Amino acid sequence: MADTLTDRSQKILEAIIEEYIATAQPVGSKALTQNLGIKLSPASVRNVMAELEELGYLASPHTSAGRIPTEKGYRFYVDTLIRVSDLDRQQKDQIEQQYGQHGLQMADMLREASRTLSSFSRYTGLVMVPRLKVTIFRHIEFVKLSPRLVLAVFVTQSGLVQNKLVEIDEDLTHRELEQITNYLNQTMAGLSIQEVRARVVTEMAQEKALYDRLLRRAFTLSSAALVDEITGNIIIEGTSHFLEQPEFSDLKCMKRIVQTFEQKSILIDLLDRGLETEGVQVIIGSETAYSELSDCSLITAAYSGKHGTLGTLGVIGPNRMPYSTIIPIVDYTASLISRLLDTDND
Amino acid sequence: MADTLTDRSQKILEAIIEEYIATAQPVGSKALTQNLGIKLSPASVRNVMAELEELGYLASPHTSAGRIPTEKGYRFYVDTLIRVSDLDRQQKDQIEQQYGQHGLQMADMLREASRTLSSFSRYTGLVMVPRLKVTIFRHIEFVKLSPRLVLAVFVTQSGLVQNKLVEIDEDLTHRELEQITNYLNQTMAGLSIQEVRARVVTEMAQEKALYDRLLRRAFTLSSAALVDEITGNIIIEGTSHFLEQPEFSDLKCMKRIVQTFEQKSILIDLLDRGLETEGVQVIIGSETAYSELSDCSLITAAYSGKHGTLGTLGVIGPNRMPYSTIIPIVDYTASLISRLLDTDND
DNA sequence: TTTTGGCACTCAACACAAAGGAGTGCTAAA
DNA sequence: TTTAGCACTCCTTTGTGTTGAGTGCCAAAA
Repeated sequence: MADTLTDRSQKILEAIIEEYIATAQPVGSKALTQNLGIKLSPASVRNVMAELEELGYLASPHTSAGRIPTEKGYRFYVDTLIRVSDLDRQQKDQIEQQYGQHGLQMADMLREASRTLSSFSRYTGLVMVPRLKVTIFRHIEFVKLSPRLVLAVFVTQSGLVQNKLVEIDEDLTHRELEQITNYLNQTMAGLSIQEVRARVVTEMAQEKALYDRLLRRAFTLSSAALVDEITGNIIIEGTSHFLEQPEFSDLKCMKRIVQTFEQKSILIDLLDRGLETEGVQVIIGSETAYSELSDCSLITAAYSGKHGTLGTLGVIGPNRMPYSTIIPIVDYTASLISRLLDTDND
Repeated sequence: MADTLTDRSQKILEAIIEEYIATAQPVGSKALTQNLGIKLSPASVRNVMAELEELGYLASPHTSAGRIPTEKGYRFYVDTLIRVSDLDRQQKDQIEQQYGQHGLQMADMLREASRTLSSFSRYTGLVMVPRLKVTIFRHIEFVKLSPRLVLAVFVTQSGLVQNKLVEIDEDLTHRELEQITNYLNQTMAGLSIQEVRARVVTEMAQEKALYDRLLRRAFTLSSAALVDEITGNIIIEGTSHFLEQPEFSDLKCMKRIVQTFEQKSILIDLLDRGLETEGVQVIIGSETAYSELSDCSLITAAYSGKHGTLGTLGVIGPNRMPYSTIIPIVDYTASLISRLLDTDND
């Protein structure tokens, strides 16, 4: 197939997409030749546009309107046409400042990241909270609240704190709890949670555990404390920016999207996809594989701590997003968070 | 003034308000006499309607439309006309079931409360997380994460867990931390956080503290751990229900409201108002004193633990809300939460 | 062979007018 | 005091041009 576009076609496609991103209006041949840098007659441009439509990069809402990009058009744009420049020093500083006043608590930092993503991109910010299983064990503490109730506090290497109330069927003294705490902290330090879980399972099966009441308790408690949230969690900020988008002025459609956000699970799935990927990932429209989001695009990037990838963050908006300005924002935020997680909490 | 409405006027006002709540359409005299239980001629009804408009209970969008309630109308309805019945057993059970599977962790419970309020009312659910200062001290624990970094974990009587990372400028051994922990838990148990803070301040001023290094540290740490969140916190669920309301089909107006939600501070202020009040409180339109919410109403109720009021929860929607069905939902949820907080975590 | 000017055509968007109808206020009769 | 009747208002709907941006195609120019 003739999917190898000529230089000229590419230039025109790029101009159309960028103009459409800026104005949200179908782009006509005249506008291209007059205001944008196309030095051809409208008629020639029309020929190219017809060709691009044929090939599936453009579509026309109706005969007498201009052209708008298709998903394939956006995809080609993002993959080959786009020119992404780094943020300049000033912008980076501005973003970085957002984290200045905040404490060291990881949860706050992630929330701030989502806010910052949203306010700098003017779309909706998404930050996935690290799954327990990818985090590194740092410390566990059991606090006895009542004879049958223990609060397990669990801190990961990257500074994430999780609490869990554990009901126990056998009273434990403070002394015993302390012993359990010490034992676990010594044996498990530096392991990933997955490893900790595995360790607990194998040790439980061993004879030693069968006869040592305290050890048995220790394992029961820790496995209860470390049950993974099945769902994962996500921080969404700036949903209201969706209401600014002319493409979502239809309330029905708008409502479906907001509901999808509230439900979270779909967004979690989409962010999960970015976990294995290096650098910034762009998911456009139906590539999400969710009909609810067929008019939305995501720009995501993974962030990591000392010991590898922790989660992903990004921005969601309409297909018609200024990719070239948002990609560096997402990119920089991810690396910033990674850096903060690296240097924090030593 | 003639603000003492006759029985007949009240009946008609009630019918108009309830019809308008149901249909979101201005109510005309004919509809009242035909379908609703008014046994008068349209002309008579019109006389009464004109009178009610004169008095400020009704308004007409334009001459040839029916009447819609004013804020004053809604206020009168809520104060004197409304018939609120209790939820029946089945509905109560349905609501209660939502909390069944969930653990005992307070934060989860409050989130579930917000969800339940939203889904049962079909509007937006609001739950205010208890302010630290109104909670009762139960337990504090300091976990040393690194030479200069201590994690303070703080549990309130009602089961709320709060973490805070505290940077210290002087290394403390585990032993010392334990002593501090023990000292604080013994001295402060059962006091409210306000009292704890006061205690810390006075003791710090006393001579004893000046010379006892550990004591001094204990107070520094605990006051660092217990600094109040200035803002308070709030759990909002079901914003998307707002998109269903015909009165907010204007995107501009819609966006202002959603932004107000995201910002949270205004909603926190509104929920705060319900703290001192017994039972269900209704705030209608401009009674909120915020122009952003001049078309919104809140139905709130306070919930409490063993030791008094903890916070408030409720529902926010358009002025045109089915108050009579939502009031019992909010009421029951508040009492349910109070009950759960009472029995939990002993 | 490629580019361009010219021209007929399409179709959403806008404006305007007319018809329809729901609802009101007022008056006079029951 | 209530109600039937009637003129009046004004939103809503429907229909009809009109406009204009933009297209596709063809033939002439480069």
